[in-house]
Amino acid sequence: MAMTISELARNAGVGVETVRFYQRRGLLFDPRPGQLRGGGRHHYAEEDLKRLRFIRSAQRAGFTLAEIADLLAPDRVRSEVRAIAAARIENLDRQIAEMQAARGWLHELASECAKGEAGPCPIIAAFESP
Amino acid sequence: MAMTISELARNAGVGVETVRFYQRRGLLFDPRPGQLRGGGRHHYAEEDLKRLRFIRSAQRAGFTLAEIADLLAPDRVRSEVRAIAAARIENLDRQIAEMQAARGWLHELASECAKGEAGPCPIIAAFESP
DNA sequence: ATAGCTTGCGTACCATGGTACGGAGTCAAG
DNA sequence: CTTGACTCCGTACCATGGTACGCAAGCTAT
Repeated sequence: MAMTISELARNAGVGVETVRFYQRRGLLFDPRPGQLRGGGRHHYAEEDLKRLRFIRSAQRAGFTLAEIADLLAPDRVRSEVRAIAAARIENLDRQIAEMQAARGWLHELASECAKGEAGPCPIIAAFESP
Repeated sequence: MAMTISELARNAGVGVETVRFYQRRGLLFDPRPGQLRGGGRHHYAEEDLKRLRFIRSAQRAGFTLAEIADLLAPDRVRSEVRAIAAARIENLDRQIAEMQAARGWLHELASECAKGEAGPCPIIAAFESP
């Protein structure tokens, strides 16, 4: 249950320095105050691990660390959380669409390149100095 | 046909400083040498605009500037270009899948939050200090 | 008790992709 | 010929998300 910082980091799949970085940014609690300070161990509980995992998931969903800090603010109310999530989903959908468009462009580039074999790709050669 | 740097930038939808940044990084030609140097104008031709637009497209496809510089190297051969494109497409597909998973996670968070109305979101409140 | 690992803390450094600024030259219009 | 816009060039700065380093205190095993 109780973990050292390095166990916490390992369990969440991040580096110790990253945990400390998050603490500085106000995303994670500071080491349990008053217990085993200094060179002590076992400062962290299950809550901290859950929170850390939540942060990583939120990051994957495209939230910046500042946005995550805001999301985790103690006075966040349900309606706000839902609104934030909805906005991010919209954003995510836009990004996904953009990536699919980019994928199409790349695919096009590759097939144009594939018409013929030797020499430089004509698409790219088109930019060479005239 | 002939453009000044600011016209080139405007036509590509970027800032002048960005064009100059790309020149430093070797992505764009330096101003046509020997023609109208110094305070001169009209250094840039259609090729430069095409190249600049290519760079922006490649960026949207997730290439870093370093990768784009490499892609635009004068000795790039078709098979290499195709391999690079294929690798990027794979990567893009992975990223798209990850974003879709993240979207699902977010959606889940929102619906869990929606079960009930008042007070803080239980998902997020779960991380509060015990 | 002493070596050696870990902890907290502070500060510095890194990559990426720009953005901003100051200086000096130059051009075109009034 | 002066003014203003625009150029080139170098250097500095910004945000984001870490990563690294050095220090002193403290725990743990020998």
